Amino acid sequence: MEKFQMLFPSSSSSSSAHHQYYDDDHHHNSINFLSSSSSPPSSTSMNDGPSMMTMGSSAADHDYHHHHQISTNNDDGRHQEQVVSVAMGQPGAADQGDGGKKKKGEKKVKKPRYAFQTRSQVDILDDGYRWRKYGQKAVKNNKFPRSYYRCTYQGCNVKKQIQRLTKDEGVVVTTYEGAHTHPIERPSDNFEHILNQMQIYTPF
DNA sequence: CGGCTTTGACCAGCGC
DNA sequence: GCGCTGGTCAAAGCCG
Repeated sequence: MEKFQMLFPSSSSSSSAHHQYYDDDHHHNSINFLSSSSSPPSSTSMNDGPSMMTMGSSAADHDYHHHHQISTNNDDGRHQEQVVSVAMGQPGAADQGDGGKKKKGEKKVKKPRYAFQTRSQVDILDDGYRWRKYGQKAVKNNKFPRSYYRCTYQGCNVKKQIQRLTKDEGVVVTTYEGAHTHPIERPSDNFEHILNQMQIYTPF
């Protein structure tokens, strides 16, 4: 869980995720757990990097996308963002200092990704950090483009992608890559409120 | 004027 | 090998 604390520095960890899910439409309570790695560990020797993720004991073999939609709508569809699912990528070195280079000849180091879905009207979730957009691409099977952001802190190579679902355009998928090595720049109580609603699901 | 967004080009991985 | 797709670069433009 260390990674999540580094990514989402929730201050008050007193009340662990106590949350209330209301099955509003037709879905049941589950977590969209997707591991966004693309190479099974058969290519070179193993998945690069020590898998020190505490919860990553299972995800080492899973590189498929499990889709279990969850609806965490409150009784009224309030305008505030709501985390509807959490996902994480392949466990590996959570480095962001040397892994960013993509020079040819070097072995690529896949960094883990942590994705979660929020139900929000705005694409840009204010998580307290400052991001600079560096790209936008149209993805297949999706009518909304995917935006690429990078943390503007000096030496911090944390990246994130923001994509809105075609299926449910009220859902925004945010994918984090890397971990911040600096304190949060702007405290956000709102994001902490999101954290209180977030439930991390470990399938094993 | 500085920081950020926009946007087309470029590149690498992967499947056929 | 080739084309597709995702990810990044970087020049230009925008905006406070």
